[in-house]
Amino acid sequence: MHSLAALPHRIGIADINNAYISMERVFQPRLEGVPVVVLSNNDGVVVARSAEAKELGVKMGDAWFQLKPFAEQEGIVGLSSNYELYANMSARFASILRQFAARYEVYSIDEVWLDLSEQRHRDLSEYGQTIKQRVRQWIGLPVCVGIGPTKTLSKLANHVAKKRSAWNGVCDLTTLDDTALATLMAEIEVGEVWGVGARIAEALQAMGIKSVLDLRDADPAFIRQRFSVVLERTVLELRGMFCLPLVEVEPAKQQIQSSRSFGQPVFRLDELREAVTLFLSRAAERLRAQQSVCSLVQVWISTSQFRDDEPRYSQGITVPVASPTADTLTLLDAALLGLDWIFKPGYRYVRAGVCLAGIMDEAQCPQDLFPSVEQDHSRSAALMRAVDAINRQYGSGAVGLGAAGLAQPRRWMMRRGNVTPRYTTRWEDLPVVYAR
DNA sequence: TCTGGGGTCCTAGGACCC
DNA sequence: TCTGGGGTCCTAGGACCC
Repeated sequence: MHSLAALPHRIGIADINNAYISMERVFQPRLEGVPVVVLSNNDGVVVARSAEAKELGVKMGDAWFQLKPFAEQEGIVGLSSNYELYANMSARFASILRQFAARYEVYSIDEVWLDLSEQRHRDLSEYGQTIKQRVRQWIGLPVCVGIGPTKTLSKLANHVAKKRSAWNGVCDLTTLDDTALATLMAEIEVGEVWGVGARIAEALQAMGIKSVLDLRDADPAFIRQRFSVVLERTVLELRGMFCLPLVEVEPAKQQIQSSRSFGQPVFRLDELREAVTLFLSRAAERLRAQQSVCSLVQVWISTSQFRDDEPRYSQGITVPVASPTADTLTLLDAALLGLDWIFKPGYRYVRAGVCLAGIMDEAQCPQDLFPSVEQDHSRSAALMRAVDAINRQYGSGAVGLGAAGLAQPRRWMMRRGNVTPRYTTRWEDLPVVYAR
């Protein structure tokens, strides 16, 4: 094993600490130092925790209705999720990060990868500090930076930067000699490695591979045979072999889902039709945003999986459309046809969803030789473009299908008991500062 | 009463084609 | 009397990620 410093690549990853919590705190400084959690849709479960909440023992996925008494007792603030705010803050974060490298990959709502290989002769720890400080200064978000010769090692470095304060939020693993690196890897559990989930961690531990070091030094051929080629690549990446390049252009989605659990259980077909109409409208909008069309519409409905005292029913169906399209009304016909087919009365439905599949680029989609009037692509495309433009300008949901029944609140709509304003994307929610 | 949502990749097996 | 082999596509299931 030769030193990491000699390897050619330098991959950096910047990751926002407790992303959703930190984004809320930018606009509500009173939440600094306070235990805060952000909840999933319907205020169902905890999806983000502040450090103070973690210290109080709150876990990811804890159900809010169970946690609530404890939260009130301990002063834990529970916020409904505000994805419009998070998405906008995420875009600002990414736009700062891309100033630091010519090649980058926006990996998730709170992570950006940078290719720092060309800058490997400079002091990358210092460079990482500059990144950290600029994000903090410009948009008020705390980040940690991890650097290594591969994606997997940079993620490990990021983990170290987060957990060990001695690194001051930035960890470059290539600054360590082999002994120090091995010592560090021996101290970290194998389950912390990017690509090793709960199942595989358990299986690895059962065969004596307990630390990151154990996995790095495992036989790749054995790992491939016993697990998969995916985990073999993880082993190689831990050794410094560059296997996973940055994905610079975002590839078009191969499937687009839209689903929700309902605010209240739903029994009637017409209510399910309203929900499916809204879900499909959203999915079709995303389909058009990536200039794609699709040929398959999947729709599914489900009762609660947590109730043992009621009959369960969960069914989905895939409906093909006559020719690939991104037209909401055509896709909706397919979705509602499928829904009518799978609906059975007498059940207490708590979830529904649609998924668009068979996705292809609209430019390479075969055109009908004799399109019927209803399927006239140019006419429907013009209408859809207009709808999308209005929703972009005036906010999502400004124009929708009447069938989605948005006039009054509906049982299936999600509950959001404590949602903060959309400070950065709605004029009416603009924060007000009182100056004297 | 109340338990998230949206993705990816890999593999295995079957259908089908030449 | 003979019944291969290689390839693609599709689907379902299982693992992972954030």
